[in-house]
Amino acid sequence: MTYPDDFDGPEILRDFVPYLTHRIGTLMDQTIDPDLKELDISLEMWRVLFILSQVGPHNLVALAKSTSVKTSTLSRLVGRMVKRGYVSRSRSETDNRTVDVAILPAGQEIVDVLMPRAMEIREMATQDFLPEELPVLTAYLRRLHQTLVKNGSETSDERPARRSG
Amino acid sequence: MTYPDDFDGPEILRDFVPYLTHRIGTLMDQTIDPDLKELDISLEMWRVLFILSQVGPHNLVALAKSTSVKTSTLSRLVGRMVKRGYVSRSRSETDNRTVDVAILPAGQEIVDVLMPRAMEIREMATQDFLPEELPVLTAYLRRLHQTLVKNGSETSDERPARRSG
DNA sequence: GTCAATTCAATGCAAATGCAACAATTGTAT
DNA sequence: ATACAATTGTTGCATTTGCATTGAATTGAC
Repeated sequence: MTYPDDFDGPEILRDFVPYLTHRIGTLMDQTIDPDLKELDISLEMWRVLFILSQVGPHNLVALAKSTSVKTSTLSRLVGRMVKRGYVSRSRSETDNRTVDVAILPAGQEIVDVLMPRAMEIREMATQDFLPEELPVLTAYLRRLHQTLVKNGSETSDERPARRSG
Repeated sequence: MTYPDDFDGPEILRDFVPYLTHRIGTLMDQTIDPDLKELDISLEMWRVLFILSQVGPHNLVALAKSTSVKTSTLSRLVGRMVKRGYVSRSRSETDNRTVDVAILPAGQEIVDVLMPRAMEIREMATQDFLPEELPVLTAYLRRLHQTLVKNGSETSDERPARRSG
């Protein structure tokens, strides 16, 4: 314990970082959910489209890492998205094991509709922060994220071989 | 190959609060997942047990709000947990509609085993923060959470009747 | 070059989830 | 008191998920 005791309040839920981060993530997701429903797309679809629109084509494993979705789930999810014309799925030419998933115009359209809404939600969520506090907030979140990526379980698929009896 | 984990990518993923918070929440969840698997309990079960151990008995709707799980899902989840002897489910005496869910010794045992691990994970996640930065981090997270609770969609069940064309 | 080990993606199957419909209870207006 | 609305919790049904397995392609050791 490296910080003063008066910081550790009686209410563990108030200050417990893992609880807070989960709740924040979930509440943030729920906020955009009605908008997704109007377009009849799932939260996971939106995440996949969002990532693809920002960083370009991905193979399944990389996409699974970026979106925190299991590979097997993503495989079928991408199948549904292909059926809807949101993304394309094609064997890579350099590595014939992998499959490149890329966003299509129909998918980009969805992103174009939802992105402004996502921006609104960000504004809403951070409205109680002063302008000079915002960079600190994002910097802290980024640091939290980087630490978790470095030290947490990297992939959600593979199990890191815990000491098994 | 650069994917968001490295954050060499577009600025938006580096600084986009909704993306960061979701990722942080998911990564945090994944970190405790192996420990949960060893005890053969799901993440949602752990969350329910954690909440119940901290704040006492809840009815289903209140519990659904605290844990961000849909009521119908929670109903069945609690059923499974009752079957395992982790929690009790009994009709309230003051309001015959509601059902009180309370933690049982077997469930408390699970919490006692996992809580130290959860503390370790919190330490791990925040290890890159200076002692004087930690209170700021938690205060910021708390503020983010409160703003979302106030302005976001309250319940995950009911739909807040968005402007439908 | 050959062959085992690894990586990537898809699928069968059981389990879990969300939506909508429902019954039971409580709250409210007249 | 009666009728109507709102809240709580459960369940049927279709969809989705995760685990384990399979198969194909690539990598690395020799």
